[in-house]
Parts: sequence; C-alpha cells; structure tokens
Amino acid sequence: MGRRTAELVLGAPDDALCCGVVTTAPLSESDAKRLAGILGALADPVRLRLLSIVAAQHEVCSCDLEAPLAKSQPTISHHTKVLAEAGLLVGEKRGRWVWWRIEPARLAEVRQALGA
Amino acid sequence: MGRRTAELVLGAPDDALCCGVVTTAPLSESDAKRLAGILGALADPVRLRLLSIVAAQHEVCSCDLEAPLAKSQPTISHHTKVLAEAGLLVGEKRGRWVWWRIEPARLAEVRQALGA
DNA sequence: CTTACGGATTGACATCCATCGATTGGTCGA
DNA sequence: TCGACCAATCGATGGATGTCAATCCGTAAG
Repeated sequence: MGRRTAELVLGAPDDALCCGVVTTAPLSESDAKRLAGILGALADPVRLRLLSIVAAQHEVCSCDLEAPLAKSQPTISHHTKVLAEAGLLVGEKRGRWVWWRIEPARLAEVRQALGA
Repeated sequence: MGRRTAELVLGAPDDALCCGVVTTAPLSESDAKRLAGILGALADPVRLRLLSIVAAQHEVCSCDLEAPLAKSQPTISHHTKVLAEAGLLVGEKRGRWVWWRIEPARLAEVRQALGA
C-alpha cells in the first residue's frame, strides 16, 4: 500500500444547510435548530482561533495546535471534533497524525444564511 | 412633548467588531472572545427565529413575539436583551410597547468576520 | 515483541445558560 | 385614582458545555 493511509473523513455531515436566510423570511424551527448548531460550534474563542490557525496554514496537525492554543490534548481533540461534526473542519489521518483543513464552503453557507 | 417617547436605545454597543477575518490570519485572543460573544448570541434557535421574524416585518413589538415563538414573556425579554447587547437588535420604547428592529450592519460585520 | 508517541475516549467537575413563576416598575384608559 | 396591560428583573432549576487527569487505542520505530 502507499505511504499515506486511506483518507479518513472524520465527521463530514452531508446535510447541506441550504435553509432560509435569516433576513429574508421567518425561519422554520428545524432550520433554526440546525443553523444554531453550527453557530454554536463557532461561538467559542478557542475554536475560532483554532479555525483561524488552520486557515492560515492550509493544513495543521493536531499536535501543533496544543501550544498556540494553550490547551490540553483532550481539549484540543474535543474542539476539533465539534468543528468537524459541524462540517467546518475536515480531518485526514496520516499515520499517527491527523491533519486538519478548513471547509470553506461550509463557512460560506453560514455567511449566506446570515444575510443577503 | 410629542406622541412618541424619546428614542431609548436599549443596549447599543458602539464597539465596532472590526477585528481580523477568521480565514485570513490567526485571531487574537481578545478578537476571538468578542466575536465568539456575538456568535453566541446568534447560536440559539429561538433567537434566530426571533431575528428572522423581526427582519421580515421591519419592526415588531415584544408582545407580538410571544405567540409565534411559543415562549413565556420573561424568556422573550431575556432573548431580546441578549440580541440587543450583541448589537444585533435595537429597541425603541413607545408608550407601553417596545419596538424592535434589526441592525443589518452588525450582521454584515459578522459575515465579514467569518470570511472574505 | 516491546516501546514510544499521537490521538480519542471516559469520567468528573465547575460554570454557563435557557426557561419559567412571581414580582416589580411604567404607562395608558376609564 | 384605580385597574389593566406591557415589559424588565429576580430566583430557582434542569440541562448543556469547557476543561483536564487518567486511560485506552493505533501506529511507527527499535
């Protein structure tokens, strides 16, 4: 087999949040719930900084997040999981390491849902 | 005096969230905290639906939110306060009623902070 | 095989938060 | 002045959540 392990998509929700726009018409209860979930994933200082670090470097290993974020390894793992489940981050396991990268489309969806 | 009470701006933060963009460079700790605060105000199904209802009607009285949101009066009051403190909603007290309207600029700031 | 290392999971703990009943404060109509 | 109505505040409560130590699981190196 090749050197790199097969791509392991860690928590990739295929449900596109193609719901109504907040400023257009009243949101349905389910749409509001889904959008709130993704916004909840974003509403944390550590996760926002994590995202910005990954975005600035295109690809980042989990082990390289512990230091700049000044958080323990389980805490980093917890936050990456939350962001991945929200579809904002995608992780690829290569050997012992997991490399994370941003999902720009997901962020664009959130921006669109937030207004015109 | 006139018929309408003097404009009472209820919780209007003048601090512009002109911080870095998430996808551009690593966020500072303070910028991340401030942005997370506003996103936290948005990360609730009831508040998202509240926002969308106000946006759809340009101006809404608090008493007209209780029914469509199916929440008690103290709960509605709580949520409008949170949104107002985040700068997303502006309230004007006229007589016994409080009329709420959206602050589109604030929402635009959030969208911009969330990506290019 | 054994060791070392990166990462996920579990459990515990403290804190925050959404919700509502009860109360209080204003404002208008009778 | 009194009673009705709208809204804010207070206090309590149940649930969600960020954090870390301890542990477990895979993988690569020796």
